[in-house]
Amino acid sequence: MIKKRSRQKSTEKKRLDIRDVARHARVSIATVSRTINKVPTVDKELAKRVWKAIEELNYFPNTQARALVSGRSRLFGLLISEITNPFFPELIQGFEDVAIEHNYEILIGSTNYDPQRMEICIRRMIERKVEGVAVMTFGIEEPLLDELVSRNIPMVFVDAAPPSENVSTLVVDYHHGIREGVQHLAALGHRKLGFISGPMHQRSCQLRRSAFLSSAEEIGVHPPDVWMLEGNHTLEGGMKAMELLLQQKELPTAVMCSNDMTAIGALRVLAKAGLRVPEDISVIGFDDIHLAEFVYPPLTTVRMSRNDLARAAFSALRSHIEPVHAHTKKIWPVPTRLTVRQSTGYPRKNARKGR
Amino acid sequence: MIKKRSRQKSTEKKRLDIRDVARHARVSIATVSRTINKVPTVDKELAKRVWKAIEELNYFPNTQARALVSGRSRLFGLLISEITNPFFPELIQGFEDVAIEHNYEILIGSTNYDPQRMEICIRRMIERKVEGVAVMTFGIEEPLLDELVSRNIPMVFVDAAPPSENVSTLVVDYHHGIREGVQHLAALGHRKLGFISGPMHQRSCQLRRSAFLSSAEEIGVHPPDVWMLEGNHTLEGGMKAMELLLQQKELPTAVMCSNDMTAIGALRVLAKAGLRVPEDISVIGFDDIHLAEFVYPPLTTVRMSRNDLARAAFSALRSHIEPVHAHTKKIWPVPTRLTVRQSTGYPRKNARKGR
DNA sequence: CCATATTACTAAACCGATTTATGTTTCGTC
DNA sequence: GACGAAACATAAATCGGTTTAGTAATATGG
Repeated sequence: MIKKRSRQKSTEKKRLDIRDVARHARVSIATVSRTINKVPTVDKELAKRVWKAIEELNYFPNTQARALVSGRSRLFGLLISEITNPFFPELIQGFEDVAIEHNYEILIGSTNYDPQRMEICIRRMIERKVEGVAVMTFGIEEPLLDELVSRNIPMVFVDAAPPSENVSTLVVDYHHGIREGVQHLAALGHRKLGFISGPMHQRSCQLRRSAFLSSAEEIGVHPPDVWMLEGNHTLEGGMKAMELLLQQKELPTAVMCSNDMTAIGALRVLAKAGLRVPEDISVIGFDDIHLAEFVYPPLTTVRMSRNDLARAAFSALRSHIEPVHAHTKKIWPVPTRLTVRQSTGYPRKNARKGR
Repeated sequence: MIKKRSRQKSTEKKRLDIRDVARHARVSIATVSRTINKVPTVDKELAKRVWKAIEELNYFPNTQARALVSGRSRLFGLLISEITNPFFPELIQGFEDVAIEHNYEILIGSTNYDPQRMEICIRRMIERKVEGVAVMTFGIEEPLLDELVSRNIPMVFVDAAPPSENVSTLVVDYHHGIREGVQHLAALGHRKLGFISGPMHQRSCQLRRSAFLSSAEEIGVHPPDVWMLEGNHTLEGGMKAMELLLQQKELPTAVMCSNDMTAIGALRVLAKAGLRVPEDISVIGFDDIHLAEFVYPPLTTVRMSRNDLARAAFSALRSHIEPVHAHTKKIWPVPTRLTVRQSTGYPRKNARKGR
């Protein structure tokens, strides 16, 4: 004669339960569960009754209970380096869109380039039992990610990934877009090209730089070292690099930048220095962030769609978990394409003030 | 003679368990649990042994199991209107920082001003059993949020909130900062002031606008209606509004904007029109987003710290859940303060070209 | 008409923790 | 040496679901 379920101290109202629904629909909880999960063997009439009960009670299933028993959290981790960099919110947006489509939830971790913070983010994700992690930091940070690898948690990286069973790589086709940019400049008549790279310890930046160099070579141009600058993919970095470039005796007639923030910083410095874009110097960016369209002059840039990137990352992760849907590719290509706006134009005949 | 626990099909490796830790430390699972949760009655030596076992096995407790039994998900929802608006990432950053400090996780929902999307976000949050939701959309959207209210889920709003037991409000002191801005302009000699507001259906925008008007009145200035424009808090909106303003016969000598993106849009249009800032016209923004420092000229703006906002929101939510720590205030003040940069200066004597 | 297959349920085990009730061991104390 | 307290073990209930095994009802077939 023992009361089985005697929780609720009578004062506190119990939260809505699956068995409340079952009771209300006069079926077993198993039937409710099957109905919710669309198991086909449930009688249509009954199912209708169950759905009606769910509706009437305004019942939402408890995800944690579900996750616990099914072993599937329907959670993905998204590691980014800096949420205040406009590139990443656009990426997050894309990721969120796909996630919603597939009933997933996202845990965002912003590392701020801090290894310690990165470690905290990874720990959070493991504790929440994410089913996969998209590492969009454009770096590998191997030792920190070991915890994930050793737990066999699927991962996606951009450009470069540690070799492991369930790790995929998004391979951005830098060469295509950057080549388009260089050809565009060449077509306008530019032969004197400069480049402001990102932080060279990142593989992605090396790739962009060498894509630029090989494309230049293709048109018979060999940019001197003094026109090959290193930025850090921030506005400030772009400004510093351009200031440095302006100290040169001779200037290039066009400058390509490793990302848009760099290009925008460069534009800023050029404006301040009284140089007109594109009349005095042409500028090309990379990424095509939203802002690129609204700077002055609107930036010609190589588009790498954040949406493409996000969707590819998501698909890659999902393919490790539900291999049914997609052949588990380890390499996911991401295209790039030139977007011509108004920061590029014909070069001036005489390169520079004075000489 | 029934085998109790016989999961694991021998092939698949079992995930690390609390009882693995218990076994390894030669204690009961209850002790492991108590150790992890820092219950004081655990012997120091034993606790050390348990921690060592946890360390050695590299054990991370399963959050969903914990959440399920404890009834606490340690999850907060963060509803924002548009993640690609630079204001929000900075807010998220602040929120993430506090969340990490307190062992909370964030579920971000970007509504994109779409009621349907908003509904989806709310549903996601309820299903994940968030303990509270910060609604930072600067709007109330009452009917959609009913689902949360009726479940007694704590919420925070900015500026205006539906009346309910566990709903708090962040009250931004628009008046202080905006008054500082107006006084700053007055001190420079400006008497002809314009204002570009945000979307007027938002309470926050009404508040900013009326703060401007009352501050203007305070210095004896009454801006005519044609200088009171409505934007929509985006770059595009700022551009449109400024274009409209430029069609006026007479121009104000200074324009205040309801947020920085609007101001930046306005700057863009002014530059294109050949008007110099601040020589021909002064511009003040609101928010002090990171970008404000890097536009040309660097924007004088009223700072509303995203960090303050985020921390206040977090504290407000937490105070509903753990009323021990803080007296449950329903009103949380958020200060504002003028940041003077270079987009403001002395007015010109003769207001305009031609006449 | 009875055996077997199929269908649509229900009952119960289980996920991995917390927490409580009960039992045991080890001390310190008188 | 007996007693009570403290600290731990053991076992079981619980959270809210999923899933498997079992069962009752109906259909099919010989």
